[in-house]
Amino acid sequence: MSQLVEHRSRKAARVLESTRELVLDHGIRKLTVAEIAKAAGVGKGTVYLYWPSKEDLIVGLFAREALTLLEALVARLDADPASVLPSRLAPLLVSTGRRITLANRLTAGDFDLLRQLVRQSGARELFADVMPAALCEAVMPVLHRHGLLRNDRPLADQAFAMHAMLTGFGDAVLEPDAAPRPAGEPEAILADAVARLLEPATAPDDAALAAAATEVAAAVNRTRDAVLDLIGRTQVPGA
Amino acid sequence: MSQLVEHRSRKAARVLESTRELVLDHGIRKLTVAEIAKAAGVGKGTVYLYWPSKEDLIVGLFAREALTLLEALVARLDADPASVLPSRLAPLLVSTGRRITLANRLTAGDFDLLRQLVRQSGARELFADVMPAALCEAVMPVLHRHGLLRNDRPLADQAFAMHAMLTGFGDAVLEPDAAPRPAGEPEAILADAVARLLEPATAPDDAALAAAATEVAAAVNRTRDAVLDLIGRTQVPGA
DNA sequence: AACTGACCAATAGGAACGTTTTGGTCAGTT
DNA sequence: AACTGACCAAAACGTTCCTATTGGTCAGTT
Repeated sequence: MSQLVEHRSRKAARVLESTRELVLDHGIRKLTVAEIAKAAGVGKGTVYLYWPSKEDLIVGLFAREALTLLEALVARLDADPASVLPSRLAPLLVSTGRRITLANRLTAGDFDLLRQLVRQSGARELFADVMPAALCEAVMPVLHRHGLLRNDRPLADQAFAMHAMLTGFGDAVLEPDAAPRPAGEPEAILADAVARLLEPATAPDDAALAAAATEVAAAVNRTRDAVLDLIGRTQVPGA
Repeated sequence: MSQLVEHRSRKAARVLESTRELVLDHGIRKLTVAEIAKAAGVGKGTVYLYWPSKEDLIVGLFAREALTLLEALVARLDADPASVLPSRLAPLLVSTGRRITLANRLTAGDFDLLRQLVRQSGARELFADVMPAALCEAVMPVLHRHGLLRNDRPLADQAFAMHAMLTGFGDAVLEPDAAPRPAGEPEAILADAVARLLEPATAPDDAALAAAATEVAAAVNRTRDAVLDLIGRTQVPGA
C-alpha cells in the first residue's frame, strides 16, 4: 500500500499542492493551517485527518521533493545504464538537484526553520543523504568495483574530488550570478571534467555498466524506501 | 607614507590586535569600544583618535586580513614564478583563503552584520574581488595568453570550471566534516585535478612563466592597492 | 600633542500588558 | 465515515515604559 496519502485521497492531494504553492509564495514561517485549508478548499479539521500536525505536513512536503529526485535518478539509471558512468552521473545529479525547487528557493531564515523541523522529526541524516554529493559519495565504491573509475589514484581522493566538484558546480548552477558565464552548458563542462579526471582510458563494457547501474539503483532505492518510511511516519496512521 | 596607522602608532596597533582577539572570541555584534579600549590599555577617546567610528575600525580590521592574503599571494608569485601555473595557483588560493581566520570563523548573524558594514562603507565589490575564486577569474585571461591553459576548450568554460573547483574544494577544506576524508592532502588533490583539466600537455617555458607571474602579481597588486586605499579611508585623516 | 574618562544623547534591551493570531480539538452535520 | 468550522488554550505580536548600555565628544590633564 502506498505511503503517499495523496494517492488515496484527492483532498489530501489538494492540501499538499496548496501547501507547496504557499511555501513557494511566502516561505515557511508565514504559513498557516487556515490558509492552507482555504487554498485547498477544505476545512482545517480535514488537514488534521491526514497529518497529525502542521510540522509533519511541512516535513512530508519536503520529503516528497526528495522522493521525486530519487525516483528520477532510478528511472534514468533503469532507462539508460550508461548514466552510471561518472561523467554522466555527476551532471545527472546536478541537474536533478537543480529541480529541488522548494528547498532551493528558501530564504536563510526559512531554511533554518526547516532544518529545525527536520531535526525534530529525526530525519536530519536522511535529508543529508539525499544531497547529490552524499548520494555520489555513497556509490563511489560501487563505481570503483566495476572499473568505472581509473585506478591510479586512491578511491578516497577520488571521492573527495567528486564531492568538491559536485558542490562547486552545483553552487555555480544554482547561483549563476556568482560564477563566470560559461560558453557551454554547465552540465557539459562538468561531464567533461569528470571524464578527464576520474574515468579510465578504456571504456567499461556494457555488462559492467549494467551491473554497476543495477547496484547504484539499488542503493538509491534503499534511500528512496527510507524517505517513503519517513513520509509514512508524518501521516496520521490509517489515513 | 604607509596607510597602516599601526605602523606609526603602537597604541593603534594594540587597538587593532585587541579588536581582532575580541572578534575571534565573541564575534562582531557583542563588540564594544569600551571593551576594545580596555583590552588595548587605552582610553576610549584614544580609539577615536585613529578611527572615526567603531564601524570604520571593524571594516579596517577585515580589510587588513584581505591585505595579508593578497600580499602572501604576491610574495609567493615573486619568490616562485612557477606558482602562476594553474595547478599551483589553485591550491595556493585555497590555502591562503583558508587562513582568513577572522572571516572564516564568523557566525551567520555576524557575517550578515559584517556584510552590512562593508556595504555601508562602499566596499562590497572590493571584498568580493578578494575572494579566491574572483581573484582567479580575474587572471584567467592572463594565464590563457601566456599558454598556461590548454587551448582546446573555450576560455569561458575553463574559467567556469576553475571557479566551481575553487568553490567546491574551498568549501570542502573549510568544512571537512561535510566532505569525505581524503587519503591525500586536499590541496594536492586539487593540484592534480587542475593539472589534468586545464594545463597543456607541454609545460610552458620559464620565460612564459615569469611573464605570466609578473602580470598576475601586478593584477593582485592593483587589488592590494585598492584595499590599502579602503584602509586609509577608514582611518582619521592625519592620524 | 597625545591622551583620558566623565558626560550625554541615542540606542538597546527587557518587562509588562493587552490584543491578535494560530494550532489543534471535537460536537455536530452531511 | 468523512468532513466542517466554532471554540479555546497557547503562542505570537505589537506597544509602552523604564532601565541599562553604548558610541562618540570634549574639557581637562599630562
